[in-house]
Amino acid sequence: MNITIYDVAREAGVSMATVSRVVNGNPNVKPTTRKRVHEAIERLGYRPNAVARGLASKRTTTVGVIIPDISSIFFSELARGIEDIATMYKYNIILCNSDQNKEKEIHLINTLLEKQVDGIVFMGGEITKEHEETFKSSPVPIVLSATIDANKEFPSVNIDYEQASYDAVTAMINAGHEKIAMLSGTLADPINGYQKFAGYKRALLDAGKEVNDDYVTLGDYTHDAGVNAMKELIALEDRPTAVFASTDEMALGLIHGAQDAGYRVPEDFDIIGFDNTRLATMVRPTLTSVVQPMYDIGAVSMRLLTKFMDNETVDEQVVLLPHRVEYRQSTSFQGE
Amino acid sequence: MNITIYDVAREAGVSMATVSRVVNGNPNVKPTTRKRVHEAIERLGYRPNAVARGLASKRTTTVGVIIPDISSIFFSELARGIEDIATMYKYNIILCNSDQNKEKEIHLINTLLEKQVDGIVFMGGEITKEHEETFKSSPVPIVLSATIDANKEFPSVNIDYEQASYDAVTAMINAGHEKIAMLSGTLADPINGYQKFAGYKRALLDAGKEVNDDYVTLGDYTHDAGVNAMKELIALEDRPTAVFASTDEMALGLIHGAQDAGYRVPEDFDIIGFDNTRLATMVRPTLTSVVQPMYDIGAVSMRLLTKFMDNETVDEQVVLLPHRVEYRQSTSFQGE
DNA sequence: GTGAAAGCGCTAACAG
DNA sequence: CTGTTAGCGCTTTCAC
Repeated sequence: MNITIYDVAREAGVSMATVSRVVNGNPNVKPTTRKRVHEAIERLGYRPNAVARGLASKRTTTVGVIIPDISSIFFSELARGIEDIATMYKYNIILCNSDQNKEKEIHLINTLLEKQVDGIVFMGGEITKEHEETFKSSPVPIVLSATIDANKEFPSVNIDYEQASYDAVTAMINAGHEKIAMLSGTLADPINGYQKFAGYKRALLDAGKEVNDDYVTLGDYTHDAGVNAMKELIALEDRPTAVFASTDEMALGLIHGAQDAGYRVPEDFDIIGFDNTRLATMVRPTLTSVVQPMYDIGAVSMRLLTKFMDNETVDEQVVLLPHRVEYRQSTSFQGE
Repeated sequence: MNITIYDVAREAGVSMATVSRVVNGNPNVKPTTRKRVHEAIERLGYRPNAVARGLASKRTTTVGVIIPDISSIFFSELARGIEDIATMYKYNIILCNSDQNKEKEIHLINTLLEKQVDGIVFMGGEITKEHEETFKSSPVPIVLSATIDANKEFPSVNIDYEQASYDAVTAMINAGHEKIAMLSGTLADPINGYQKFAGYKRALLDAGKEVNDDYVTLGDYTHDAGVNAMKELIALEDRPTAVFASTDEMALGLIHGAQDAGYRVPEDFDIIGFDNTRLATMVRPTLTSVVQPMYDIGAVSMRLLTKFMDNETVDEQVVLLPHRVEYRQSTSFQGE
């Protein structure tokens, strides 16, 4: 049997209410009794039971985090941002991998709700109608992180992916490139596919160019996908001179695919990646990349969630963080 | 107010005990009543409260995971292994970053214990006396993952780091290298420092060579540490011809440091890394690395923990998983 | 096969 | 400033 608040009360010669007050830092306790209670706690080695507390207070100081894959270099950085801010606000995190599987995602939300989390940070891919219904039926706040629903009904934290892609591709155009390819994720992915591709397209159209289907390849975000995409691009009679990838890992693949075939970056191909993960400086040539502040997105998401949980007023629940292009050696040009 | 088990009982015309039995899959319920209860649950949209359940049953089906840094490519892979097996056994995970800070680690264990986790997976660096005391005072089982205490008193899952280093360095020796350097973590780190260095040393001594202090450099596991270490090594009058790094990221740094100075790998330097993270194939030349099955270490750790939590008998509580060297392009030799 | 009732350990009014 | 008293929602004997 464990030591309970009742044991401490008896040991200190006070009521359990007083012990509870002391433990919770309630100021309405005479310093002498506070001291007596603290001593009793010390003597008995009392450790408050958070589960009982959660049941009585209806707050668990625990939040749920649904993440596609914690082993991804991208998401793990986000998770770190979330966790740091959670710790700062005294919350713990229940972490769940979803593999972006819809059924799993919805199931996980329900599990987290059963565990009475005080809020949820959701990272995922496509937000379907079913997701939206689940979100709406949640008794606790949910914040989307590096994820956004089509109608922007739910709180979310992102950068403007479309604009960021537009900026990167426009920089390529300004540097004189006529034949710009893109290695994108599937268009069903609202961010890494749809939005980033949309920015690529708009940049080309704004510059009076048209989208050449041969120059648009799809990948699954792995290094190998980049290597293979570059092979295909090189095989084209009319090769592109610049390639924009929707993730850094694929961009590294592009660089290595080019090098493996005897080409050089940036002399033969200018390459720009996306996310500015730590990988960008761990390759030669170092990778020019669109900076997405992953840690910050996680941190801001969590901060936003705390506001909802504490019923603070939030002025803007759809937040867009700034982005920019970090120029390194994989592009022969270094700015607009 | 939420729907409780009591509401369901009333709706179904049974007692709460019966509802509880149905929810928990207890077979002692007549199929017809079971059906009636299920319908009531459906109709009311009842969602069991895991906190109340935890308080009453003294099991939370939640385990704590203490990890140095979830954004590390190495630990995030481990975490994924842990989470997958946890999910398989219906546990959820509370994830906490410790930054390998002793006070934080001990504080986190206590927090997790307050939250009444059913067990803990601990990843960290040095296991001090204070750690050991905390572990011993825990009412729930604790498994060390990719971490080990000096006396092997506690359950743990690892590979034999010393032997693995020995194997890698011996392969270099067998390939004819006379001057082999090592980029190690601080020796206070029992694994990435102490054990790996010990293997390096033993390999040299066994081959009748002595350890040249100039050839032993320390790094903080970052890519930059590798780049800098290589600079120093190159500056030596009597340059080494092979370098063994205790982590892949540092090994990439070594490669790039050499390339940045106009040298070539493996022509000028044979390089071997450690961990065989995904980075190993994301560099040119691709990196020869000691394979440490990170995902498996996580998975096995969690599986071991479930055994303790379920009071299964475990035959060997200090498990060592197999290791090997994966040869790639950063070494001019391809095996023993 | 089912129900009644006693907690699990704590918080939160409400008194005083 | 401190104590009393209900619960929080569920599991778990123990009867029947």
